[in-house]
Amino acid sequence: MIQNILTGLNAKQKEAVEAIQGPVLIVAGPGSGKTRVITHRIAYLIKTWDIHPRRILAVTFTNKAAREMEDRLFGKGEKDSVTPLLSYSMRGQLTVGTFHAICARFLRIDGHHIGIDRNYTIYDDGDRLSLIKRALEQLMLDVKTHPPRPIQYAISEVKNKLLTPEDKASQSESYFDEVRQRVYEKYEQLLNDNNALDFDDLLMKTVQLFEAHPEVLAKYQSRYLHVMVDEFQDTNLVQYTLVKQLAGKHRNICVVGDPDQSIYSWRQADIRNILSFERDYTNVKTIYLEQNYRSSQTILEAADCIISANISRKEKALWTKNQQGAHITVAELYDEREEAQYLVSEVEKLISTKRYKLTNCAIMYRTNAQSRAIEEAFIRYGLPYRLVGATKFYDRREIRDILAYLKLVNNSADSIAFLRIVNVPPRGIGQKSIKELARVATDNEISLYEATRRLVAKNERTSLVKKFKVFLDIIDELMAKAKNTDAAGLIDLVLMNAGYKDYILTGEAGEDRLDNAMELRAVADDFADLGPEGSLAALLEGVALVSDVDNLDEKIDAVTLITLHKAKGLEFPIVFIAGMEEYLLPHIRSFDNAEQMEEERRLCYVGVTRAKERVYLVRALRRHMMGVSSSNEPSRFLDDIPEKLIGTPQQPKVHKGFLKAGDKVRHETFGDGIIVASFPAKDDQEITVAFKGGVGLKRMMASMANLERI
DNA sequence: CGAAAGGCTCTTTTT
DNA sequence: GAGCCTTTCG
Repeated sequence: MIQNILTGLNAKQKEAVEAIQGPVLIVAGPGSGKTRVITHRIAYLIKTWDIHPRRILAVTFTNKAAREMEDRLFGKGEKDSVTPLLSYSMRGQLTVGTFHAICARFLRIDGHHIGIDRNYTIYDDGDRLSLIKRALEQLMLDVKTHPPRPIQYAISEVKNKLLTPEDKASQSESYFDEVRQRVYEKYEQLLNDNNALDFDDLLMKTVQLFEAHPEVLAKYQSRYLHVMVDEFQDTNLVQYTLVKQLAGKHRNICVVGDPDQSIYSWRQADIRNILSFERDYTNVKTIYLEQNYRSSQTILEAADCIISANISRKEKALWTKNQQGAHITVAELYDEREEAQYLVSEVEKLISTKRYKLTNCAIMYRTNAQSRAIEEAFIRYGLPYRLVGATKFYDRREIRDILAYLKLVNNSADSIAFLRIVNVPPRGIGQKSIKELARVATDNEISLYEATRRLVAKNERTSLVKKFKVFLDIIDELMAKAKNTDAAGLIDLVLMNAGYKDYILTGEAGEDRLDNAMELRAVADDFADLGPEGSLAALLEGVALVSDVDNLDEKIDAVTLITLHKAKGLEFPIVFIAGMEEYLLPHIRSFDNAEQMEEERRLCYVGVTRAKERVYLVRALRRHMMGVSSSNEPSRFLDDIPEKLIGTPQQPKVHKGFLKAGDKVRHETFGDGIIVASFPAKDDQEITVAFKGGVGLKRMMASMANLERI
């Protein structure tokens, strides 16, 4: 059974779905059914206008969003909970994905036109930092005087703004700019030597490919009759250019976005792209989706009060038919520990009403560092949580090691991969040996792998050569077997033949790490039907381009802990925003810049508008940041919410769970005392208090004791 | 050569 | 307070 495509849409949504010709700009407020419009629009093109799915390109912000879109359109093939819009047989024909994933695919196919090998490696953040460090080393520059991180930002900025290195060079002023320039050039050379592209290259090189080879661009232009881009407010210049190129022929381009939710300017995203859009394309049809289906009246009103304080913004009138709903809760706690305990106990309260499940609750915060205190509280109380993206799966050592083996097999020029595993497991190859090998490589202008081959081929019986031969044999065997072994099979070989399994098992938490390795193997196995070469390429590419939210597993009943940035695009019945303080939200780094301050406000707006039913804005008076404790004023954003929308929570004299050793308290009969110990106990706290005046030690439950803090 | 210990700088947000 | 790098010792 297939749904009718236009039923159940409101007038504006219908208009957006039916506007299939020419440039269309959909300004979609939070909760306005944006995803629905996009999927229905695609279904409408395919079903009503008989457009072949192969001729549609849809760009999403995360892989997860891409997957969900496909699920909604074509179903999952199993027993679907929602009726798909189209038949399952069409699945896989549409081009959907993030800019990065789509460009990676283009370059795999057509990169050779601009000298990109089809087996190129994608370097992630860590890899590019290593490469910058190596560039500094080779230029004999000190890492301390030239920290790699800012250099990387600068390079990234250049690439995302489509400046050539020369552009940047011409405007360089200081000594540091000049150094940066030299590092940039060296870095590019190293990338090239390693047959590798960084994240930004994926986009920039695609634009360059299209510029240099109009015939390649023409191929894609003709194919993609319809182009759609989600989260358009967060596109940067490369992305904007790419879209312009691809839609250049048919000009059926539909972009969806909300300027008020633009929160990635630090990644060179530019809200002005929305304005440029109306300028660059003639006869743009602009449609505003203003009816909100997600949040209560109260939440929407509060959100509007927050965002309205931004000066540079287009007025928008969001409205909803939803109920007034509960008041916004604003809570103030002593420090981040108490804040965390408060969050846990509020979640427990909500759960105990049986109206909500843990999955319905999300705790959002500005910085990743804030998650620790919250996690600790959840662990103490034994409440399940899911932390989006702290220790990323693919960042784990064992995963990176195994992937390095696979990367080297796939691309022998990848020296970052080579160096990572040449001595893992230990083969007695240390600094000195590697220095020697590196000399051979630079002298002959060959990769480290090639250098190893030459060294071993000389057949000298030195211990150095013997050690390298052991490693070379392992890699060569993997390379040989890779011709008829798929990615999962290669992982088995790394574990067994390369001795990696024994190696991790002897180390700390060996079993867990082996479990992780097997999880990676399971991921690889998903690509099995692509055959030996295909599965390896697909695994490496997939792994390089996943985001944290992609792996958000909703099946387990647990509270979600997530940064405000990552929360974009998600929704929850209950939203807690922790750390509603000056210097944190808004973040201290935005204080000297009015534009950045407005972005902080939008970030807050994004957080509040994730909520359907209840919002808690929580702050702490004191907070440990980078070791030291400091006190923070309440966030200015709290001042923008009118009193009438805020419900004052009935604060018990001392909230249960708030007491810690060292706190001075007063008891009705025992008098004054000091807490010497406290233990969490289910939803309460068992405390031991030393009272004055000969009363002595008393042990009591915090909720029953009726203590007053003094 | 490798493991362990101490010292250093950072944390805004991420495809 | 943690990760990363360097130094030190076996």
